[in-house]
Amino acid sequence: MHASPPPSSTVRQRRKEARPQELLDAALALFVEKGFAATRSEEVAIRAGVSKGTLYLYYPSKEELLKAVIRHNLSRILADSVNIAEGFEGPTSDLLATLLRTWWDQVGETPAGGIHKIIMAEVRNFPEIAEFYYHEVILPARELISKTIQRGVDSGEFRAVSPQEVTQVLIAPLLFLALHKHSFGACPISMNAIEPAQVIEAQIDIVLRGLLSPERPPL
Amino acid sequence: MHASPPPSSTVRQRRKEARPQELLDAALALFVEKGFAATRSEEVAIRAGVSKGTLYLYYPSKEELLKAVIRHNLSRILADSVNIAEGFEGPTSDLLATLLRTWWDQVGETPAGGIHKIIMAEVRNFPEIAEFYYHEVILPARELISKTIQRGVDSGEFRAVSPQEVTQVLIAPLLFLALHKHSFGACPISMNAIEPAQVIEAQIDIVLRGLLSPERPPL
Amino acid sequence: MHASPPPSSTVRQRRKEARPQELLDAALALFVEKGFAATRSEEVAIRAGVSKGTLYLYYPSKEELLKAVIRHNLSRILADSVNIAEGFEGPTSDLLATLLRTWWDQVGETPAGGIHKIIMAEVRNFPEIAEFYYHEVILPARELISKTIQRGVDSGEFRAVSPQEVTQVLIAPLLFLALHKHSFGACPISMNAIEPAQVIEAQIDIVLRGLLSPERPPL
Amino acid sequence: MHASPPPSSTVRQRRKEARPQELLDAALALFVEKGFAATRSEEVAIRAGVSKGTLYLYYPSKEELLKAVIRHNLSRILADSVNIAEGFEGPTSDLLATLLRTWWDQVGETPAGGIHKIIMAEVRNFPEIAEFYYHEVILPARELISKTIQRGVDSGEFRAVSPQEVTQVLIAPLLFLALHKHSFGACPISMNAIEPAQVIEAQIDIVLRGLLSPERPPL
DNA sequence: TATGAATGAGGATTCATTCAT
DNA sequence: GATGAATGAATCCTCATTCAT
Repeated sequence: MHASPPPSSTVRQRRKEARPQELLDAALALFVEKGFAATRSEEVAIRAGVSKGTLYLYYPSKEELLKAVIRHNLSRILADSVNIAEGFEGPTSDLLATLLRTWWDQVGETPAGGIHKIIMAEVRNFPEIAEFYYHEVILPARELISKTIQRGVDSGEFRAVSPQEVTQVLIAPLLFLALHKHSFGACPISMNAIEPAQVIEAQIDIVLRGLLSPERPPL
Repeated sequence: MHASPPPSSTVRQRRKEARPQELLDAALALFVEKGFAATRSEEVAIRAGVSKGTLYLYYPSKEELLKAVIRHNLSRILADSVNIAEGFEGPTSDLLATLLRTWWDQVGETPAGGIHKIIMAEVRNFPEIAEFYYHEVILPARELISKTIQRGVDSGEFRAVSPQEVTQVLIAPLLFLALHKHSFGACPISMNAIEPAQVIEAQIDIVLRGLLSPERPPL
Repeated sequence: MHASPPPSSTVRQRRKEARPQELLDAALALFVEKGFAATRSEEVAIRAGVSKGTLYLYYPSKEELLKAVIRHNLSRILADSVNIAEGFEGPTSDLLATLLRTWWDQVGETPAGGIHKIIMAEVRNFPEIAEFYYHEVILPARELISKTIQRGVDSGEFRAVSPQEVTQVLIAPLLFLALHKHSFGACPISMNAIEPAQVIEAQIDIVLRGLLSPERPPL
Repeated sequence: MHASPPPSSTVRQRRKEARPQELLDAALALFVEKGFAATRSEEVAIRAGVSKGTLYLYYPSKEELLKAVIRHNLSRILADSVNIAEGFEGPTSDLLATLLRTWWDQVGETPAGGIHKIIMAEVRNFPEIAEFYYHEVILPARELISKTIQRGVDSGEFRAVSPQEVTQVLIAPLLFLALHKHSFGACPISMNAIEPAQVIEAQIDIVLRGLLSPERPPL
């Protein structure tokens, strides 16, 4: 009612700048948890600590919000992987093992890991997503892994396998773990959960072993 | 198989008996394609060739329809696998290879393969589904594979790996292929698609090789 | 499957002839219990022991069924009353008392007593009902009671009251009892129910006493 | 009545505060006119000058709206009556006459008089309503009248009648008038309508006369 | 006649989006 | 910018009515 002190723009300012991030995080969490169609936009707003109206100040529709969530989280997905690969020296098996472990730590374990669930569920409803996910993520990721495998083959460390298919064999269990974590893994009824770290180690152990050239001594 | 008694059933009758199956098939297809929440019940009806009202003659709500779809498709999912495993004689690697190939042919390639996409997307909204899917499908499937791996370990054919984790490594790529087939795989924008059969063969080749005891001669 | 004996038309016949009555009874009971709009026509059919389709063989719509129910039960409503009044000799108070008691026994206590609840609830939705109820029931009933009161006034037994208003005073509690019986009276939670017989006797006692000429000795 | 503080509330605000009342009034009118089941929720909204959606902002379902209507109108129903009775000095017949006339003016003549029609029509569908209406209205009302009659009996003004039954005889015509007003009374086809005021006076005249002790001089 | 499967208009309710404050 | 009251299109589901058998 009486004049309030000039709003110490800092707090408000800081919040304002953080808004998009907060909204994106809230949306990610809810879309992963309940699915895009089943998440109400007000829920997103509430979770981000703002009102319904404010959400629409930043994103013009729920659909645009979805795309922003995906676009925003896509960048994190490959994150360090490329860097790691570039400078790496040493056996290719070590590189692959590092890549897998890193991905799980940097992505699988973080909320961004849920993005795959959203995409898997919604690509068919939003074909444009397919396009940029394919170019921004699938292709670079496959290329990274394929090249790495090729490197192993070239150096004689691996058998002469087909990099394309092996790439799938290598990636699938990780993505699957991420999907599981956000579906069954998040269900209240604990069901002797998968222990991701152990599965990843088993995966590394077995697949890399399966790739090695027979004339080489086992790891 | 042999001549059945002259169908006393009228056309109307026959339709009535076929309805649940028709509705279930339509629902499966749409739920897989668009997701549960994003599918309108009328769409299901139309796709099954009936009217909105008829759908509700057979299933009291969209939610019950979803459960029926899952329940109905559950049976197919393990189907032959258990039989195959029981009578099998020969190297465990052959058995595992057969199981994987059979699963893909019997489930992955059929509409039932889409069930996994639905479940992954909806378990968190329908905890009861999580429960019975876990008990009816996940657990039996894991057990089947785990036991088979153990058999290989016991016979000395495989290294002394931990069956639980290896089971994941073995199953994940197949389920992932099924998920892919119904998400990216179904997108119009062809993106040098994964060739499931080849991935499966690569998976068999690499993982089984990675399981073999070192002292044994390679396959 | 084998030829059945020629349908002993009697049973079927009897049922067929009883149908309209059975349907009307079922409808009356349900309309009274749940209201017209809230009663499904299939419920009526089931309660009458026939199928939905059969109901429509007898009444072309739910609305017509309602009107038939009302029309059918209207006739019973005055029933014997007129006869009683015509031949009656003796004090007017006795005649009025008899009329009230008879109405309650013949109508109030029977399912037809519920008709008032239906009519009260539905006249405004079906104005035509108002018309024939007014002519078939209200008017004759009022006339019967009014004339009887007038008779008492004429004979010097009653004070010089206005028959119109006293008619209301006389009738209202009976109709109200009937309404109560089918609303609160039918609720599971027994709430120290009104005892109709006693209320009627109190009504007779008090109102007739209130009507008597002061110079006459009390009853 | 005197100047209220300058309303800091905006138009929007004021509307918001008025909404529940407006909705309740609209609902009361329509439920009384057409019945609960036959009233569409959109009609209520339109009558209150808002859209369908707005109704649901204030009441979560049509059923809850009904309950709110009843609950809200309950308070008015006994209103002054108890106060009148408490302070009253003078003959019991005067008190009873005042109570009846007041009830008609305060309730019977107002929209709240329609509540009885709704309840009569719907109690069997909403047993909870029966319960709280019974405890909040019926019981207190009966008690008030019964005690008053007892007072007359105790003072020797009335004969030794049973208060319970006489209460019914006293109340029924008033409630019946209220019911009539909202059913037949509201029908376009004028049918030499009941004149409530006159019926009430006749009722007072006759019933009170019927209650008086014979040894007392008539009114 | 009698049945009950099928229909689809109608009604309750939800929720993305707008907009006055 | 921020809010949250208001809107109404969209969707689930019901049920009066029809009609092939």
